Amino acid sequence: MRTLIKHALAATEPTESLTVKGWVRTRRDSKGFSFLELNDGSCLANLQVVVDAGTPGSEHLPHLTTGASVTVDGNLVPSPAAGQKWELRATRIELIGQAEANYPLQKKGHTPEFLRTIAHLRPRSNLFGAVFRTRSRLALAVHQFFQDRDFVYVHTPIITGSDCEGAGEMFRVTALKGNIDDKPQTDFFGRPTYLTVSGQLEGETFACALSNIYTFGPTFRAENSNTARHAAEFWMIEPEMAFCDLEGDMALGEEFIKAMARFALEKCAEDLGLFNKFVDKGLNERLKFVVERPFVRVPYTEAIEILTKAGKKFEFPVEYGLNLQSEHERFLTEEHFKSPVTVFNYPREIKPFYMRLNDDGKTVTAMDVLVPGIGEVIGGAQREERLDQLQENMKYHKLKPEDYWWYLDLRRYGTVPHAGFGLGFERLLMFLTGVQNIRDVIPFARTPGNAEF
RNA sequence: UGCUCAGUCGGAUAAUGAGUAGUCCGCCCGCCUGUUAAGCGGGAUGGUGCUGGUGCGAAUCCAGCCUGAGCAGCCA
Repeated sequence: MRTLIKHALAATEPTESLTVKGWVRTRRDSKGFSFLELNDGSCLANLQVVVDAGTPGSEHLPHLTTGASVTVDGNLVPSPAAGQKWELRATRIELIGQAEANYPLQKKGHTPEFLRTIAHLRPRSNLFGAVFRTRSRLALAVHQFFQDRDFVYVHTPIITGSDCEGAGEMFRVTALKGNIDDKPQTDFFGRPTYLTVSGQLEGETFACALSNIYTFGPTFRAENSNTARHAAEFWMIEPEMAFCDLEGDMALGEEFIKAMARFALEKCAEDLGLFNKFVDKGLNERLKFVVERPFVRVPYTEAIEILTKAGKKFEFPVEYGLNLQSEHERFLTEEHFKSPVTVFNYPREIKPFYMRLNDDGKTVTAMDVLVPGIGEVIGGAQREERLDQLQENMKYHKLKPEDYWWYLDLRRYGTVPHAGFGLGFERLLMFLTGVQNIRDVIPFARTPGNAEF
């Protein structure tokens, strides 16, 4: 029976006859015995194995180089030396798979850029092991957060027939050979289809039946974006709440970010320690700050005023009716408020058709949550629930209402005020781990020109 | 997609005004009474992203390409 290293290291008393399996991180030889640092990915820490000369299997010790896989039977005993509480005195070791001498992972640190080129091996590094353990736990935290609040998990389709928001390049899905645009009506679905860029519109239909729902799944954008925070394939979380206004939407978004930060601090402490030490020395402090302090809320017009009066030279102009640029968002969250900021009520001309028009006739109920270091992590809105107004919005944005007949039906049959938001899971992970590049928080990044693994 | 920068052994890096491409880690051998990315001594292998150009001679200069990074747009 195999024992995971995390369980062995958490022992409260010495244990006879354990079996562990893992990969050698390093070997240190002394006269008459050797130390092996063994890691099986179950936790950040390695298990120190002591192998005396003459231990069955020790004749293979010379081949137990960094990267080799082994089985070790032994007794878990208190370590007589500083550095670790427990160590395993081997009674038998077995070499499972040797690592060739050119094993690219060395004991010393590597750059994330190099590790990206060996995406199949990088989970064996301390950093990426920690990142992907954290990713797994946070995925659970996302479900817990919503399930605790009676949200229903909805699997919205990955293949979709509508380029719903009318924005964003989409990946075409087809079974046709040759020119796929010739006769889309002969294609598999009888119409042009794409990989989804958002489950929101479908999510709204379920919110207008089950009240509170969320989606959590892969999302695709064919944008030729080359930045540290864009990927062509990423995981998005989209809650949608019936009988909810912008106020409730902002409250949920803020509560969500706080809950995720709290969860990371409590449940990912060991891995967070690595991030705090080697990736971002201010991480723990920032996460605690986010948990403890209320988010600042500021209307778009006020944000514009703050930026105008800041007396700071921006590369891009600050003017009502223009989008906030990354530099503006960063100024607000990192310099002016020094805390997460929720900006709301944006001019209608820079936001999509489905957002609810405010009484001023100029702004819509949009909200963006900005966090230090990342910028926009949440984008959401109260939806336009009035049929006439929604049709008017579509005209304003030059969309054809007939393409959205089922979406409009929601406003015909028992319409309700409702609201929701979209949150990029990878951006959340960047915020929680301090990792600066989205390609380093997703197992196999899909970016322009990159689908090797 | 635009602007900027960068590509040197398996990894991290050095090099002159163009003149034998050096070092550390790793690997191999030996030593070391318990090590902590162990330490000490010795050794071998191995590299200038690609294509072309200028030169007696190119890692170095020039052109194009490829790849990566940073910033920006699009956004989550």
